Amino acid sequence: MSKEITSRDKDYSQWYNDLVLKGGLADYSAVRGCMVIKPYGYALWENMRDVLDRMFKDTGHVNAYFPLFVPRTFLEKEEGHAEGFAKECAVVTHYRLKADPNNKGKLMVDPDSKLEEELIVRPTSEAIIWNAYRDWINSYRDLPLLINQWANVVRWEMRTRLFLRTTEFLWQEGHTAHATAEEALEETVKMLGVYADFVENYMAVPVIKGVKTPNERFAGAVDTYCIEALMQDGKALQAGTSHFLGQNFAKAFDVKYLNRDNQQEYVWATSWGMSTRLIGALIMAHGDDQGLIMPPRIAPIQVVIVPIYKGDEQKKLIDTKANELVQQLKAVGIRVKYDDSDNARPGWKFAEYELKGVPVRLALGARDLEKNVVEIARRDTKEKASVSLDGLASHIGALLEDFQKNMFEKARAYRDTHITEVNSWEEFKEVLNGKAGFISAHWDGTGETEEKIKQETKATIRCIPLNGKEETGTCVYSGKPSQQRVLFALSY
RNA sequence: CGGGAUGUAGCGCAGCCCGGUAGCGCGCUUCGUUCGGGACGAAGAGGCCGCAGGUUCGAAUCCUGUCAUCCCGACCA
Repeated sequence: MSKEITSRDKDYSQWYNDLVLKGGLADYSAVRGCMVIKPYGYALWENMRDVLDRMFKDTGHVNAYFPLFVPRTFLEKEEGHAEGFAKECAVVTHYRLKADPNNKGKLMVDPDSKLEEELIVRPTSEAIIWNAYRDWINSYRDLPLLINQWANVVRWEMRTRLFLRTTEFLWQEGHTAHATAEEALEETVKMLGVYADFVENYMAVPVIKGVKTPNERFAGAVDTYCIEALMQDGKALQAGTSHFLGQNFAKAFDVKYLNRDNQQEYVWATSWGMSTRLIGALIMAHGDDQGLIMPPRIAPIQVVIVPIYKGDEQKKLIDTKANELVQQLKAVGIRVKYDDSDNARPGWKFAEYELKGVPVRLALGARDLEKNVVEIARRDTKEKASVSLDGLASHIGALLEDFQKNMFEKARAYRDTHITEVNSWEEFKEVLNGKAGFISAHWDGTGETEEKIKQETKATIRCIPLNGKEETGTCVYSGKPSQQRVLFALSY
């Protein structure tokens, strides 16, 4: 069968690609490193977006939109920022094409259309946004400024992977300005909390909140907070970041406000972002050898109904009942699809919706109609049961809740058993090459040690956990004193 | 940008070593039988063999170049 997928244990990369491609989420595109997000994948993103957008609005944010193009001189203004992004920018240098006189039917860049100043396709929007904020902020009464943008960005990465790292990707980026450092820091941590809430409670992926080391910090930030998730191959994935930008961008773009004492002060900033990469996290955290598994709260299809019939007469009866069920389920807000297409038989449909990760499947046949029941199968445990059609909607509602909880608990159990405390360098390497996952170890706090560990093992410090307890110890690599354990892992 | 591999029908592939005018499975179309875990039979449609040169009577096959994609690194969310 063409829809067979590679086993997770046999070839993890191939398994992941199979889930993305055959699960119908996305496809490779004609453009280098870019992908086409197909309707099923986009529906998932829309559901994620809707929930997040509501959360942002509930915390006082509003949406706006800024240009795709960033003039080179804007990007240059914040030094660390410029340095960090310079090597992965798509640059617009001309604005016109013309017919190639030496090559009939071909186009060439018109050399007369060269731009005075190059335009950078935004890799992120701090520069263009802070240039606007300069004009928007005059007084303490204009603060805080809490804005979010849903956009696409482009980062010209060496190597791309579906969802995890594509040349162009979709995301949201929040950019806020505050009167004080305390307030900005509070916002940074608050939004990290929003992300953790979203990823854990909607995507059913457990995360660890933490702070990045200076080496791993966002270009231009004073501090980078992150949530880290663990994939089923033992590698970590950064699922979202929230940056405390200090006054770096305010100074670079000269954004000052007049405080209550009539004095000019630079504002304090944050930025935070979450992208379609999360879909990659979802796939890798939950998928199995049968395909995707969608958390009910954001699943594009929560329930699929598959009719089983012989002949048109049976089909008609089942159609009637199925459409009733669809109405009942829709009435209580359940996203349901009745697949009555006749080009695939039941067995094929079962496999197909398992591959797509639809949480609940109802199989409705003549036998069921007689007994006023339906066969209900759940994707996570693969359990099947025959349940009464009476009160089906509330039964399924409860089932979806249980499904959501079960997914999270399963992922958390995996994650928890893959955080290993190690106290020696030998042990560190042994765990990393064996069961992998997060390694909780003491670190002397220096970038040199961090760098050496990375070179020797490829493991990086994913974060310094926010809830970590103080504990004196010695660095697992250098033997120097340390105050807290940090989390190491191989990562995406 | 380094290492490896692959470009042949919508998808997955065989054929290439040893040149002779393209094949298999799935899918698609039509008809019939089917339908509770990826149905079966019959008849069909569909291919500048990635692109450009070269060798040859003749190239999917040999040679040169080139482009693209995937995997593994370095880089990153």
